[in-house]
Amino acid sequence: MEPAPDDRSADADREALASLLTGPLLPAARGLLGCRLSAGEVTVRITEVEAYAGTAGDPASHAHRGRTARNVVMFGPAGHAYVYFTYGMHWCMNVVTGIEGEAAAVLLRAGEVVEGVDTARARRPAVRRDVDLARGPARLCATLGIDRATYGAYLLGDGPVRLRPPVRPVPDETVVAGPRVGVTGAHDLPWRFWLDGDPTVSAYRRHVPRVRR
DNA sequence: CGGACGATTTAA
DNA sequence: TAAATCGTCCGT
Repeated sequence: MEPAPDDRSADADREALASLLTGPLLPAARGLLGCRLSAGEVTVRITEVEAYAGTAGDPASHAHRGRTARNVVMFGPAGHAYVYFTYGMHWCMNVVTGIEGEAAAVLLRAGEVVEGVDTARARRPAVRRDVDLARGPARLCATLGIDRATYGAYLLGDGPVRLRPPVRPVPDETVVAGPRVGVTGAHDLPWRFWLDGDPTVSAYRRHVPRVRR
């Protein structure tokens, strides 16, 4: 029996994403631009990402020094969420990519809220402009309500956090690449990808070691 | 077991 | 420009 149109397109979406995410890292990162990430009532269209090469000689990767309790999900199959806590207050989310054991992942750095703006604004009352709701990796997670509960979640099924392909393809001429934000090393690698001129893309900041006194 | 620090955000 | 704030990881 023929599957209903909605089921068939959901299958096609999952197939397309699975194929993208299990492939090479940089195309996977590029391909996540324009994808929609939904959690509850809020949906974000991804506008900025960064690639991290896991154990493959990338000093900025959380998996660079090998498997730990924190990064273990990175070593598993693609399509799961690697969520981490940083600066004592913020959550950030990656999509695991590549093959098992490789520990490659793509950090979701920014997005445009395309559904559930009311819920998003309720979560981030201090925000003035809608473009700032998910403008930054921790802001994106706050807007979507993502925290440790999303750690390890499978994103290509019909779970509470879902990833779907772009509504319309993202043309190559609208994509820009540059150095990653805030990382200590590997400043030469243009592994950050964003939509040129999009107002929801975060500001570039060089990593500054913090001085304690 | 101590301590340095981070793929950040916000306010001043 | 600096404070907020704590889990993680490494060195002792």
